Amino acid sequence: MSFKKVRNAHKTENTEDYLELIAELLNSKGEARIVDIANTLDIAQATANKTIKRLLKQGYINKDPYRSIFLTLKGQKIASHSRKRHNIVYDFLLNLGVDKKIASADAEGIEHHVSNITLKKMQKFNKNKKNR
Amino acid sequence: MSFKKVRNAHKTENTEDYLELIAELLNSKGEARIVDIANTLDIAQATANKTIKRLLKQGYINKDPYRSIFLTLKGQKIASHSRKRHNIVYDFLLNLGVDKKIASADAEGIEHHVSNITLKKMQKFNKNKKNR
DNA sequence: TAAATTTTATAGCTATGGCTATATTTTTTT
DNA sequence: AAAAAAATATAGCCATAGCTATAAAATTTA
Repeated sequence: MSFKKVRNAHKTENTEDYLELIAELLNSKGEARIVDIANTLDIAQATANKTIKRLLKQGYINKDPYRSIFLTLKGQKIASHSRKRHNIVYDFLLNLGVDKKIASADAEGIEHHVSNITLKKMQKFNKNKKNR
Repeated sequence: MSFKKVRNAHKTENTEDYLELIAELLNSKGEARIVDIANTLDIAQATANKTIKRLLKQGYINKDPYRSIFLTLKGQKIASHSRKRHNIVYDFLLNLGVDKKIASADAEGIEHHVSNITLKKMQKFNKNKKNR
């Protein structure tokens, strides 16, 4: 049933957003801190803290108390996977004619709900646009 | 912030799915029952029951104990609005080349995360395809 | 009509993700 | 080094959406 898939996507959605963001922060700033996460996601630090605890428990990240966050291999895999999906969707929306700001916002929501098949079609569309 | 929008979309997502489904059931079967909802969404009846209670409290539906479900005006508006969005996304995916089954499943997840602007672009794309 | 079946409702549990308020630790500034 | 500021952690609250098990009402069948 398709509704079940959507619900499943939801469960992993927050995880993916966090891991993607952590990877980005590690990349740009050299370290990922809870404050940055809370600020970027526009949530209270206590909320970020709680989710980070969950991610730790579930083996996506490594972290010592009061210290910054690292991705485990498991976490890295998901982060890079998510990132790729995100970029495809984002480019696709741009190619559709949506402006950057909206494309960015919409991609955020859509990326978690696109099947691999649809993603492939999006890639194809992106390629076609390029070769014109 | 865009993440906030996505979170907001999530909150209304389940509501929209329920109302859309109730409208569909009313349309096809003449009445909407909790069993049907539970079966369609592939969840336990107790879960459907609980959500129905919430929808009642929030004024989206009318219902007497042990009786079937009706949409209030407020509920009808959301149902038809959701339905329209769903159809646009579904058609769009078909036009992209995705097959029906996948399109249906993906539309389910995507419809709640597409801005009006992107939706317009999808409609435009659908129209272009038609006129070829 | 009485019994069996189906449908609804309720209780009580879990996990998630929000929040505020309040420690506690770390870092920065004076 | 002491004080101030910033970051992190914890406690305790709320709402949502899942579940199973059980009770109660409605409907169907015998």
